[in-house]
Amino acid sequence: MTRTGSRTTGRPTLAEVAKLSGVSPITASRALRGVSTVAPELVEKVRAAAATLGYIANPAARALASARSHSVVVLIPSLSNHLFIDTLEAIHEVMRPRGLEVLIGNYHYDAAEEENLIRNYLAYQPCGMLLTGFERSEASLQMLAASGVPCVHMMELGGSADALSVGFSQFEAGRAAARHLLGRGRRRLAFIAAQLDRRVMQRAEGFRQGLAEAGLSAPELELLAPEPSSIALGGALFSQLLAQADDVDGIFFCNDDLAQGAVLQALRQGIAVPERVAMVGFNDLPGSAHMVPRLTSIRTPRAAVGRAAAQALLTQLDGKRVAVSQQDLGFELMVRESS
Amino acid sequence: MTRTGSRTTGRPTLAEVAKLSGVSPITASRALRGVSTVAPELVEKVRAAAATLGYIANPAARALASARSHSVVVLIPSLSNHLFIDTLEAIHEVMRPRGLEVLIGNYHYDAAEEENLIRNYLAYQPCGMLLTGFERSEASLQMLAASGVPCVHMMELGGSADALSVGFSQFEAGRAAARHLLGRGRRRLAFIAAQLDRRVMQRAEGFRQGLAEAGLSAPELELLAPEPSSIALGGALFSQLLAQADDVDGIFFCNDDLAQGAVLQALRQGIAVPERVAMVGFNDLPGSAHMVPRLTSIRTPRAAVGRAAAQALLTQLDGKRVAVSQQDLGFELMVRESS
DNA sequence: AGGCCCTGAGACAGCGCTACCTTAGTGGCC
DNA sequence: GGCCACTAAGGTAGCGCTGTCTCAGGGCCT
Repeated sequence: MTRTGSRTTGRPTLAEVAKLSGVSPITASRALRGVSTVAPELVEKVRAAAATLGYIANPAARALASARSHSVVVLIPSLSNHLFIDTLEAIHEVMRPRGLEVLIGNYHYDAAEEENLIRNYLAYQPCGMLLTGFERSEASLQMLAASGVPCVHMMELGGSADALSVGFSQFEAGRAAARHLLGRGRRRLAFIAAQLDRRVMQRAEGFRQGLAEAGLSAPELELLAPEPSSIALGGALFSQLLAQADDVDGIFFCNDDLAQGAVLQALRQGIAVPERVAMVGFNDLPGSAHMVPRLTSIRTPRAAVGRAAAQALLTQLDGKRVAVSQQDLGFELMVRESS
Repeated sequence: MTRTGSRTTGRPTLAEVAKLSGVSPITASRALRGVSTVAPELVEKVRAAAATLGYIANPAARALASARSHSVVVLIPSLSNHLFIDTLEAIHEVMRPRGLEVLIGNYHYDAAEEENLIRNYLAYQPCGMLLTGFERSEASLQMLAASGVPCVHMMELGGSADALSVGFSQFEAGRAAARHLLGRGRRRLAFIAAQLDRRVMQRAEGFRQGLAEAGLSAPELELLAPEPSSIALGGALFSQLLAQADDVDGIFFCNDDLAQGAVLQALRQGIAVPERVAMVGFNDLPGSAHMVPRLTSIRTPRAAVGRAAAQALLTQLDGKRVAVSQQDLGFELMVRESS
């Protein structure tokens, strides 16, 4: 009765399902997996027996026998940025109905930690991996290549010719921010950023390009902080910027939490937004549309990225070819009161 | 060379480690698992061999052979509430060094979904489970009991005598909010809540109790919205409350996103906070301390809860007794400008 | 000095499932 | 009408690891 001392799990096994439905274990296995070579009436019988017994396949046995688990690994650099939460949710929504377990690895923007996660998760023999961007350690790249596990890269486009990616142009987003502020007649444009990952720097590059196209350049108005971005940091960097260059009339923030912090700090210091200084954020996080003034921001398709990346992976798992190797989902400038 | 068609994983196995270190596979297994009956010099040899080969144990084979995986399941009702992110991070920090994989299940405040997650995750034979609160379907409770998997409940205290829990008194937190507002001379106190889970209702109960102790009662000032809480909803509920009872002079919000939305809405409507109406939030989420005015909030020990719950589970897995079955980590009222 | 317990190492088998091969049965084609 | 391709089912074996039992050897007690 008790499971103590027993090596078995106490749960119904495939053999019991097979016996109850009067077929061999292999046929039962095939029937439940939807392998095509089983007669429909047998499939029905097996399904009924499984339901009766409350049978759920043992994932460990399955993974051991097939040298492949029914899991997908998702590696993201942060959980505290709401951005990735939306992406994760979307991935789950696609994977769950297919019976795929989603293993989440948060590497805290640390390449060495990502490398460890990859090493450990490869031991689980996932059937696929969803990665954030293309920037990772040489060892990570080698392990991934050697494993042969199909990968899809999220948030950034590019990579080698055969790499799949789903995202949008970070560069163009930065450029769009610059053009928007220029279009509002602003000329002294600053860039405030934190958590300087590759994507942030791509946005910076696009922003500079936007300035350059208007014959402008203001490297002295770039505040690049390596620490994680936060509302508190946004306020601090904003104050610092104004202290060192009080003629600034427009700011692009690499993430909305920084922008939110700046808007609140401006409110507190009595600095008129957008009259004295216009602000544009990035990601359009939940609070931004409710700030005072409401924050102009670049809305990124983070849920769509998760969904499309998951689907691209499934397509590959089904043995089909993914139509577009670099899927650009674009972005949208949400113009609000702050600019 | 290619792994196609091969049933093996291509990765080094325990047998290879054993051969290289000149011991039997079983001894190698024991050495790597830290089972005590292996001579120290053999352990060292086996470790060295494993490192040389880059051996990582196959979790599937391990789980199959031992009828127990090295994973811990965490079930949380939401990922969008920053609250649970902090808890998850803390759990990871405790579990990872022990080589335990953390499987995250988000049931979106839906008992049926939680039931499905439990059913599916039990198939993984986790060595433990961390659950949020005590409220779940009868079937969920039965499955958990039948599985014999050790559980620790987070965020709420109580449950049956032998149940382990780590959290704080939601009731007392609500009561503390009421007493604080009363102490500020407020008398027309409202309660605004969303996502009406059991813990929210416990806070409501505590808040009412606080009012009752001052001889007050104002059921007409309770706005209970079943939908998920958000900044947008907080603003809307605040406006609605003022429209239907403009003599309100203090509000307790069941979550900080509601309170943040209300502060911003008040700012927009030109309603003086705290002069005309004082506000107290809950959870002390990242933005709250930076709102204008800075938001008074009840800081909940969410990271500490995750850490302590994980440790309690580990203690149980080690076969030791957990000292305190109901671990109360308290809460802290952060008094700021909004009250 | 002999037997006993305890410790450290190995042999054996099996966890539950699926890949691979084989076999039985069917229809089409020359 | 016989041969062959093809389909649907089953038999066999093994994925990589660990629980359990067994066995050898050494120290201790009587």
